Amino acid sequence: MLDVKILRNQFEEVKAKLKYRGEDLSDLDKFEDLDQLRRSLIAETEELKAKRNEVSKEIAVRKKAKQDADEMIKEMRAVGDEIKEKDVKLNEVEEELSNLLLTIPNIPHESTPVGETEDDNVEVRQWGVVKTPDFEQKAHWDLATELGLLDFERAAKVTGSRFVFYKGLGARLERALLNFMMDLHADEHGYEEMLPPYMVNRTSMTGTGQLPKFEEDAFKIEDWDYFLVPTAEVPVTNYYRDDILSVRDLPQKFVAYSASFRSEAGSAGRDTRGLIRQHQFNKVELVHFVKPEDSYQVLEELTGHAEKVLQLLELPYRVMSMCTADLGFTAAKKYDIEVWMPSNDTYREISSCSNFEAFQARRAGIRFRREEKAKPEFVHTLNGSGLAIGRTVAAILENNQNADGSINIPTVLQPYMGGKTVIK
RNA sequence: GGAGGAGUACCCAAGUCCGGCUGAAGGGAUCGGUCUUGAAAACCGACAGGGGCUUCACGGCUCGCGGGGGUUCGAAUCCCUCCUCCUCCGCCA
Repeated sequence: MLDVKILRNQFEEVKAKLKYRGEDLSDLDKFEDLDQLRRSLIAETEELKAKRNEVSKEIAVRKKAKQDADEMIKEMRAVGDEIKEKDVKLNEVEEELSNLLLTIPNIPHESTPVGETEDDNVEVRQWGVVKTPDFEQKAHWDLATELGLLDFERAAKVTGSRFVFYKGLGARLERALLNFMMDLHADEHGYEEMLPPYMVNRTSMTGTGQLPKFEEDAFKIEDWDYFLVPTAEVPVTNYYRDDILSVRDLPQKFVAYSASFRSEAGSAGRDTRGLIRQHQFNKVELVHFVKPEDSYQVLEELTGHAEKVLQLLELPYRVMSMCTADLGFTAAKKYDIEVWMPSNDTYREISSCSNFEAFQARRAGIRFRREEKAKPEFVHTLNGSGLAIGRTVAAILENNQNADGSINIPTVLQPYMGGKTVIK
């Protein structure tokens, strides 16, 4: 959510900045009228309420003195009716205004490249060397099926499409990656470990920006106003919803792993094979709560922490700065880390690291005080995948495959794989 | 699932039966001070925070006693509803 005061005072500038996102902003023009109407209704009702409070006190005094107050009561009855009428109107206006505000995307940071399509994303850096073996590269789903690591067919029977069973060393590899990543971030990068609920309520989904605009992307629990988490970002960020933190609590950073559930509405026919686009996948997520002045430096650190995982796994990747058209609803700036995928002959997103500035904090009411008695300010929130585990499995299978179809296990994972060096 | 009980400010807690100087007693914690070489103790003092509207500002107004609604001139107090927590029973990993 944007700061209403900024929207009010710099309406045209904000509008200009949002235009680069390529979204339909026709509703935005309603803001100024609604805002004005809201304020005048507030002024009117509050004036009436002040009068009512005053006269009611007077009535109390008179009653105590056994004096007549019938005239006053009659008058206040009319005032009360008027208040009720205006309050109803005010509530309607406020709801309309808040619905509007909840659907306005974040303002891109000045360092976010301006662009119209994903082709305008800017490569920031590359790491590692893409191997060019002299045998034919297989896709990870073929490799995994041949080695008995993944079973897509039976998952389709048991649940449906876009689900998978991990088996044997495949399941072990997923678990090894999970532990490796958690250990790295907790022990080396100083994150506090967290294991969150896999379901969250509507308020939480709204707090981090998944709702109200993107409800069709989420799995909703029937008969409950609960949603399966699309990412651990939602429960972990909402951990501090409606809290006021002390400045001593900042910065604060959590690493959480969770299964993530996505309906993948609108992506029918894309990445239908393999681990790239599942309805359920595991992900290690990094979440930061920081002071506003620190958030852009922290975005770089956070991205570095995610990159470190790929470096230790020796997987080639590149870091892309997302342009205004590819930013997502909530981010002011976003880096995608893309890992090399031989089956696609290109890089594929494996992590997304974003600075939301105060956008989520304002929706979720996450604030802090600089001093004991200071007025609360909104924190800045950031998060990044560190990493999506299913896609990491896919990347390892494809990048580490040998001519005979066996897979080399990255050195750092071997202790987590019972000392094995190869899957065959 | 069944039967009870409870949600008041940072924490504990009075007030709720019988609506009106209760914008909320009291205690603890915290902060400031006196005393002390320093600290503790004791004593004195401060302590509703937050959202919103308004003001150049000082300030003013308004809403806040779990959330929402209702009754009333007036609600922490009465009514409805939802949420959360606790105890017992049942069921269950």
